[in-house]
Amino acid sequence: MSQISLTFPDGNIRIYAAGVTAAEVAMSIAPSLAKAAISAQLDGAHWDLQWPIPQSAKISINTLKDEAPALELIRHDCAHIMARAVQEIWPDVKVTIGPVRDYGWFYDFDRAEPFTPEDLGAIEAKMKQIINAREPVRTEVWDRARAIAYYEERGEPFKLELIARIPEGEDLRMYWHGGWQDFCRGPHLAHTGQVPADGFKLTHVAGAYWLGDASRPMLQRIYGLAFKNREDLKAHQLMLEEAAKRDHRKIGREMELFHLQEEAPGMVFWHPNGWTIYRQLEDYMRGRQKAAGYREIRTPQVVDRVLWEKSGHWEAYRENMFIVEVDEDGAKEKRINALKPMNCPCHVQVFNQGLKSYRDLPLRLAEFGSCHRYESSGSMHGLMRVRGFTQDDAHIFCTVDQIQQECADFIELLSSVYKDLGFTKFDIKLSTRPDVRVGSDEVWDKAEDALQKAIERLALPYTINPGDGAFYGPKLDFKLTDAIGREWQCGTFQCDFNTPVRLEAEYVGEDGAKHSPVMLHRAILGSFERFIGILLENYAGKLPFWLAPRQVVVASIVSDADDFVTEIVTELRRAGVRAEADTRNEKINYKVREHSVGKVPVILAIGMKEVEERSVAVRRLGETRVETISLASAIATFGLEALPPQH
RNA sequence: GCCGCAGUAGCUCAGCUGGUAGAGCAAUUGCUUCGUAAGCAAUGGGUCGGGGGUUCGAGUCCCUUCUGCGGCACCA
Repeated sequence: MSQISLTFPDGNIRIYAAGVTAAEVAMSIAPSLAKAAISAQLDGAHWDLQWPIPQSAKISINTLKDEAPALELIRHDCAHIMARAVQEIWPDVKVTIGPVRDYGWFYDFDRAEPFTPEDLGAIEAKMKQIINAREPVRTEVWDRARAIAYYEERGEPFKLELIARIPEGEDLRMYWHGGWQDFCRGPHLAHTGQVPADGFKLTHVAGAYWLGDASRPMLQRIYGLAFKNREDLKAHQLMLEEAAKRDHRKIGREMELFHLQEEAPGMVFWHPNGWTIYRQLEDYMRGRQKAAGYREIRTPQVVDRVLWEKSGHWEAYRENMFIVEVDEDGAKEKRINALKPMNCPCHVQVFNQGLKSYRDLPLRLAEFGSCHRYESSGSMHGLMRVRGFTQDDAHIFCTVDQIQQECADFIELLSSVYKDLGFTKFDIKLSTRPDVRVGSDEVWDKAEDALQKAIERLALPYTINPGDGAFYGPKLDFKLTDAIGREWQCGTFQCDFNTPVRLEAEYVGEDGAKHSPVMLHRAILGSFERFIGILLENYAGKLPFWLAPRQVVVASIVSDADDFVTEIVTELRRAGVRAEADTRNEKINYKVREHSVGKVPVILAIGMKEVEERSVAVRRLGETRVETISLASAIATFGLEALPPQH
């Protein structure tokens, strides 16, 4: 029998017989290590304790103290234990797959009856039994025929389909504990007792298509959370509660920003406070884009189908469009229009008016374009996914040679805007040519190269998504990270070689001949609706002063101060501050609480002392400290703070 | 669109096995003028998402529809 040498993390080298298992290796070092072991790292690969080690390698033994492998195994074993628990309770339920995901796992089942919350409790109890039994997890390699026979006998069609998808000749690894088994590539824990019985929690049930395919059966997916111990689980559950408190739908109600109602699903009714935020954001963007050389336009929302047929939307995007039929005077047939789902075709119409020269390029046309898309009912979500929205859209008409500069300028604008809005971290994704595409390879080469060079010149990190570009050109997507680490794709920069040709956009080149320009679709915020949702969640409603709908509330402590309160509000408004008076017959405690809950950044409390001194007591949101300053300096301070970021 | 769950006063929610709706907050009114996160009291307010059915009788059961929520699919 041949020998192998295993190198340990401390540099030690030991000799073993080939085929030794990691469990045996651990035992050879110390029985206590063998007992604590959960898996091994073999040349960096996650290795099951029971798998034979074929050749010399670097090895380290993992225990539950090794965070990453421990969590992966705990979650993966939870999936198996849950599947077993379910089948022990309901033997007719068919099992499918159960992968690890962030913070936990899920497992998809096929069962006629829906799982109820009470069922989840029963499953959890059964899982705890299995865990407490500390049953050893065993594994062996089966050949395909044996595995197929096994699952045919058990009547598990989904498992059989999974087996059929595994390439011929590959062995199947079976895992089992107790009388229950599943085929799985592993690795797994050594025994079920290594899963912390109080470190997991089943959270919810949801439908999910088999293999993610909407034409396949809908299965029931049970989600669970799993951590090393109860404390970590509790901490995570607390974090989820905190995240729920930031839900923009909840904040929107509390701050009286907007509402949605069933007569207009997916369309926002903006209230005064919410519309103030919207307008601030729009005015800010207008200023930034104007300074960056964009020219603002406005195009129709209802457009005849003829244009959509020309642009290709009628064929490719019709099911997502709101159609408007009109009885025209004297016409035999109804005229069919569509609410625009995108602005690009209309922007080309503006470009097409009058003869354009190469001297006009790059031409940057911007529109806060109101669009409507018929989003499927299940996909709508607060402000984040709506049917009526406004994009901070612009189209840059330019030559292929101008792409790089335009791209670099755009990224600089975008990163500056994100920074102003409180987002300092964002990722860039470059999507390159798909198999099915329009345009010559030469043009694609140039465009992809231009995008890549633009990012690299700015020394920004990025990842490439090969083949993920649109059929009409390569693109960049920008994903920002919010205060609690969630990522949102907002910005985009897309090259389009197709639309200008389809819609006959042309310019006269230096050579006197007509050429098609390249069209660059770009957005920074994406949609105002969604971006405001992101802002609200990022700031948990505590917007920076310049965006806050109500910036200052001036609250009287006694009614004899009311006149001075009115005077202060008037002066603040004159200085451009969104100020309101609160002279209600309530205690200052009550007013402070209400406006704090309402996320007003500054409360000015006015009592007789302030009246006499002509001063104000300033209390900022989130602080309990109160600072008394003169009225004049308050006007100056808040007038300045109310301005949007200056450039 | 699909699976599941939900839809009761402005908001949050209670209402068991069917017998004509309840709380807290908010609102209104009165009292209180009280220094930085909810002062006291009284009063008004819903026919239980819409439609249909079962029943002597339905918020409570059934069907249907809409909307919302959690996912999945979708997001050229």
